[in-house]
Amino acid sequence: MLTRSEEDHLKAVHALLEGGASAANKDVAERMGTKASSVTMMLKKLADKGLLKLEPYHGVKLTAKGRAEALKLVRKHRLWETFLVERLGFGWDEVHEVAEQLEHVRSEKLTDHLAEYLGDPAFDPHGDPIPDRHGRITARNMRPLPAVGTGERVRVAAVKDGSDALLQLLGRKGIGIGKVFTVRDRQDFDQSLELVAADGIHLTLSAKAAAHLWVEPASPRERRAP
Amino acid sequence: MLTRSEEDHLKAVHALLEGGASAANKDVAERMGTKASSVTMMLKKLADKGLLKLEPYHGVKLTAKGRAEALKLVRKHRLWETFLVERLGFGWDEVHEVAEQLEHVRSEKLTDHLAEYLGDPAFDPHGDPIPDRHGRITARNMRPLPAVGTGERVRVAAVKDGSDALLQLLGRKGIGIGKVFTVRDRQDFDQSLELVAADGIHLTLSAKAAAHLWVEPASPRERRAP
DNA sequence: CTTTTATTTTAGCCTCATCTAATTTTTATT
DNA sequence: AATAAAAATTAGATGAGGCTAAAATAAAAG
Ligand SMILES: [Mn+2]
Ligand SMILES: [Mn+2]
Ligand SMILES: [Mn+2]
Ligand SMILES: [Mn+2]
Repeated sequence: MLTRSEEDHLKAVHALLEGGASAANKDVAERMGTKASSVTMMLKKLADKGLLKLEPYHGVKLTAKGRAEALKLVRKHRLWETFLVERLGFGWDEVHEVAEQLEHVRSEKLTDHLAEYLGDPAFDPHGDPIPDRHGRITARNMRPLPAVGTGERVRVAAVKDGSDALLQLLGRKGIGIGKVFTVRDRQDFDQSLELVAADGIHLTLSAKAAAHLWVEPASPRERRAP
Repeated sequence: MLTRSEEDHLKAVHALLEGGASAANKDVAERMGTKASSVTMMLKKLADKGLLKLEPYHGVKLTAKGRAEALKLVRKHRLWETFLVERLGFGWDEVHEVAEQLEHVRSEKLTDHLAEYLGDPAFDPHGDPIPDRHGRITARNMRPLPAVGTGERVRVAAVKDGSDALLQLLGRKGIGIGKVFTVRDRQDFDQSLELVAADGIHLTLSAKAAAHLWVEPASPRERRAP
């Protein structure tokens, strides 16, 4: 049985590896808000428990068991976020911290009943995929917004690594999951983007904010929410 | 800020004192599943934090602060139990352990939104009162079933200290909160009770089981659920 | 009013999860 | 390739929260 701290470390490693990066000790420490030496200790424990392979000084790789365990945590975290937003009326910028606690509640029955209660959602309020009971994830065809060419029509599919501040900013601009718009222009000076929403409203987004917006192709005039 | 263990100890003390008993060290230890020496240490910590007054060798008394804190925990525990039964379809004998974990999630907003979502219930699935945001509890006129005279018509208001096994037994006999019946007879030999339900069905209840059933007067033919 | 038993407290030990400081190893820069 | 900088590991400390065993105290029995 994993402790809460072990669970959070495993999740941090998973999130880093999933994001393409190599889960360097210092990155895990930064995510966890602890020191590198503490991370070394925890990673050893996780390796002992067969959840990851540890090559001292050269980083970690998740085992199949570790990946499965991490996906269970991700599932719980995102189900709770969905519950908080869709049932309790939380804003999408208010749920992370609470879900960070709720995800550690141990009860298979609770997780499965919660999923069913919510209609087995495939995406959380930030557009992140919710693994099913077996760890399977719905595949999508997404790119970060800065990779989109001018003139293209896209739909917001997810906000990746969105801080609460970013989520609030997007909220104030009326940008949410499922929002459809066309990339009108890109400023040479600062790479900021000019967007035109489906309702004709124009808005500007900094390159920094745009980097967190992942979008999927929207065939002209189509509409669908994940 | 209280740790999880401190919270559980405080709750144990509160439950014992509320039940009329004096929260003896060994009783707390038994509730917590730990040893008396561990309890001594935790009670010292709680006393240091101003939650209770500790008279060495002579037991504890809750301070106003301690009582308020305990009631917040009770509120959370019972709200979660209600959620699990009413929304997720758990049985009333399956919720305690999970609520024992959920009660420690720290978020005022979560607690209040959950209460509102559930319709600010005054009683949990076992008939125990749910304190409101200010710790106030709905008063009731209850007696344990063994104190009821033959011929009296009563409504089940709560199951006190019900183990999962007892709750299952009651469930199988069709006894739940709000159930109305008449005490038909009491056996001299073992104090077991003969009951007649509103629908005319007869059933027998051991003195041991009956001791956990708390009932309120039911005027003939009335019906109401807490 | 003693003596025995039950309860509580104290003392000393352990594991977990963190820290700081020192050391080792890897990576980057001259 | 040598040196400097960055990152990771090890070593040793701390505090929380538990344990067992011993000592102190209170309660019950005689
Ligand atoms: Mn967490
Ligand atoms: Mn999310
Ligand atoms: Mn608890
Ligand atoms: Mn209850």
